[in-house]
Formats: sequence, structure tokens, C-alpha cells
Amino acid sequence: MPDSKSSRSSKLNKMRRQPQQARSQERVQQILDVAEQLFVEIGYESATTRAIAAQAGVSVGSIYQFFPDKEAILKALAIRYLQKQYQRFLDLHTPAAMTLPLRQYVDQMIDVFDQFYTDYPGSRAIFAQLLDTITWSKIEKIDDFEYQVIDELARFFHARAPSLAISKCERIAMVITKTITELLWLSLGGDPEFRQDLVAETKLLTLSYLQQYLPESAPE
Amino acid sequence: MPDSKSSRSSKLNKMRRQPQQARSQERVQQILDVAEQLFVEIGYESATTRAIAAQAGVSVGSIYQFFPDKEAILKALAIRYLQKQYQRFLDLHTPAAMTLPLRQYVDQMIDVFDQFYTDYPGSRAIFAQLLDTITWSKIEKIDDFEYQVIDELARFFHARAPSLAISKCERIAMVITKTITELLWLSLGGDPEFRQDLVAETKLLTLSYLQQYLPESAPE
DNA sequence: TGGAAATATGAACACTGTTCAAATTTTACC
DNA sequence: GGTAAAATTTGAACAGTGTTCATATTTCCA
Repeated sequence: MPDSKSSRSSKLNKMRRQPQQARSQERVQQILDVAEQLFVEIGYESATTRAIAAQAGVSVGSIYQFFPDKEAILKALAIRYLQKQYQRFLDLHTPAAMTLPLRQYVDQMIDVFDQFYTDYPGSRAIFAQLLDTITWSKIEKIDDFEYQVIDELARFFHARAPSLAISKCERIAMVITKTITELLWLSLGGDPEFRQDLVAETKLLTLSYLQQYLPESAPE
Repeated sequence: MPDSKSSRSSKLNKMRRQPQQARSQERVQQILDVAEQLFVEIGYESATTRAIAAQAGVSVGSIYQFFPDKEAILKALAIRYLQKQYQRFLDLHTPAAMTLPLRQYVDQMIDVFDQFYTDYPGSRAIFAQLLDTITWSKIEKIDDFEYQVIDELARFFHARAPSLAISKCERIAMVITKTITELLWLSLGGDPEFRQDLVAETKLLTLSYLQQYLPESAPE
């Protein structure tokens, strides 16, 4: 099952060369900012490398000095948002939150993801472009974040119901994560009322399922 | 929010020209068969129109006589599978099945989709290529099938719980459809044990959620 | 200041999907 | 069966892409 033709030589690093001079770092920022704007406005495919270079006031060659290929620019933008999203999720899991009633925990967790899209409206377009464009190999880094969310959730479940095998907790966490991600993503495509409604349904779905495995309250 | 650059002129029809002669229809079949094989083996992007034409024993021009562009070939392949899938779903909704206990209905419905992927293993690769490649506009026909599934489900729910508003039934059906699609898709990525396990979790998730709205048994 | 190392440039390259005038095949009519 | 019109097939040519790399420029440091 050969993946493609591309040689897996040195595209592994996000950046081809670490920018050592201050001016270079500004350049990278400039390229990223222009690329994000163009990707959102006219789409990933229509935003040619020539256009990005021209708009950023650099040459095409300069882009390839920092990014191994065009996809890497989009990936870098997506990772910037994913880090923010993951951090918010982690911040939710304070010792205090671990003892919350299940219903309230589910409420807060889903609100965290929903609020993220409100606070970073640009992330929706970038994620959409990513889903449309990137060939599902080489997402490593991207679903690394998803795996970390699943892992954190699994630990939370195991603390709630120690009799549940950790592997079972991971499976439940995976189901929950995939489902919430999909439904919240769907909610972004409609008007505010639709979105609010779908968030409520997502909470109900999640809670109903988790109640099959977890007690309402945390063990003392 | 301009969608792209493409002119929405006459790409609307699946085929540029309806094949009128018998030989032409064989040609279309030949192109589709070769394209499916190449898409699965080396991927959509690597399968150039030149390669498809050569392998099918026709010229590039002939391809464009029947398909407005390369995407249309992939879409035609996907629609062939989607029709099969949708037909199976419809076949499930006999008058007899409408009175089944909720648990058994959920069981059968999810098995229908799961069984489809077993019976048509090639569909997975084609759907994957479609998700990776097609820009989320112009899928009309594709999620037409999804909408019909949602609609059929909504009618079923309304028959089960007439007090539920039809709009509410549609929303529930949408949530269920999106969730099952996502989880079963995920299940295809693992080994048979993982897949079986995920199908079971999908059933539990679906049933738990539906029980919040629907009675266990159909009304008399 | 001078020259070596780092950085920036954009024409050239390889390859893509797509078109369309010309060649070929089929059809229809006597 | 012969022939001209219509339908169909062809593939070189076109337009546009991402990417490279020899060359020019800038920065750095003795």
C-alpha cells in the first residue's frame, strides 16, 4: 500500500531552516499572516505561492527557505490554533473540576470547545481548508493533539470509575471526542440558533452515553 | 465570499454528453473501472488523467467527452456506492420494522451500515479519496443522500413519538446520522476486533440518546 | 574595511488538468 | 455499396501550478 510518490526525506521538520536572524523571524510571521488571510479569503488552492510571496513582499524562494512545501504553511497555521484549543481543554481539568457532578463536567467541557470557536472565528476557516486539502497521511502532529485530549479524558473516566479497565476508558474517550468534534463542527455551519441547539443536543448525547458507564458523582 | 474561480456554467450535469452508442457506454465503464483501480492503488492526485486514459486505452480527450473534469470521475464512483448504501437503508424501513423495540431497531440500522462496508470494501477507499480531495462545495448530490437518510429517520421518530415536533425529530435524526457515520468510518481504520468493539459502542451511544426522546416500544 | 558565510531572488523546470482544430469513424441515404 | 454529413476520437498545445537552484544580495565578524 504505497502511500504516494513523495520521498520521505526531510519534510519531517516543520521548518526547513530555523530562522536565526531577527529579520527572518519577522519574515516567517509575515508569510504566515498573509497566508492565513489569503487562505480564508480565496481558499487554499487559489492562494498560489506566487500570490502569497507577492503579498508578503518576499520572493517565492524565501517561502521555501522556511517551509518544505505549501502544505506546511497551512499545517503551521492549524497547529497554532490547535495548541490554543488543547490548552483550554487542559485548563479545565483542575483538581476541583474532577469532583464535579457528571452533568456539570460535560457541560463545561463542551462549552470549552464551543467557546473556542467563538473566541477564534478564524480557526474554522483554517480547519476547513486543512480537512479539504491535506491528504490524510502526514497529519501526525495534528491528531497528536486529539490523542492527548482522548488520553486526558480517559484518565478522568478511570478516576471516576476505577473498576473500568483503562483500555475501556480510552475507547469511551475516543468515542466521545470524535462525536463532540463532529457535532460542534457541524454546529458552526448554521445560524446562532442552530448552533446553540446543536450544542445542547451534543451535551445530552454525551451525558446519556457516559451515564451508562460512570456514576453521577465522583467517588469520595 | 466567492467560492472559487470556476464558472458555474455547464458542469452541473454529471456527464458532458450522454453516450448514445453502445461502444461509448463500454468506454465510460472502462474509464470508471480503470479510474477506481488507480484511485485506490496510487491515490486520486497521483492518478493523472493521462495515466487513466492510457490504462483505459483511450485518449485524454475522450475522458473529457463524458466527464466535465477529473473530480466528476471520482464523484461518479462515490455516487454508485452511495446509491447502494441508501437503498439498503431504505429496505430496512418495512412496515414490520417500524414496530420493533427501539433497541432492536438501532441494532439493525447500524448493522446495515456496517455490513455495507463489509460487502463493498472498495467503497472505503473511494469515500476516503472523496473526503480528501473534493472541495466541500459541489457535493450537492453526495449529501443529498445523507439528507434523505436524515429525512427517513425523522419520519420514523415522529411515528414513534407523535408529540415530538417534526423539526425536533429532524434535528435528532441529524445528530444520530452524523454520529453514526463518523464512528463507523472510524471503525474501518482498525483491526476487526476494534471495529466490532466500536460498532457496539456506537449502538450503545445511539440507544442511550434516543431513549431520552423515544419510548422503548412503538405506539399501538 | 574586506571577504566569507548566510540569505534572498525569480527565471527555469517538471508536471498538472484542460481544450480544440484536425483526423477518424460511424451513420444515413440513394 | 458508395458517399457525404454527422458524430466521435485524438493528442499536441495551452495555461497554470508547486518547486528548485544558480546567481545576486545582504549580513556578519576579524
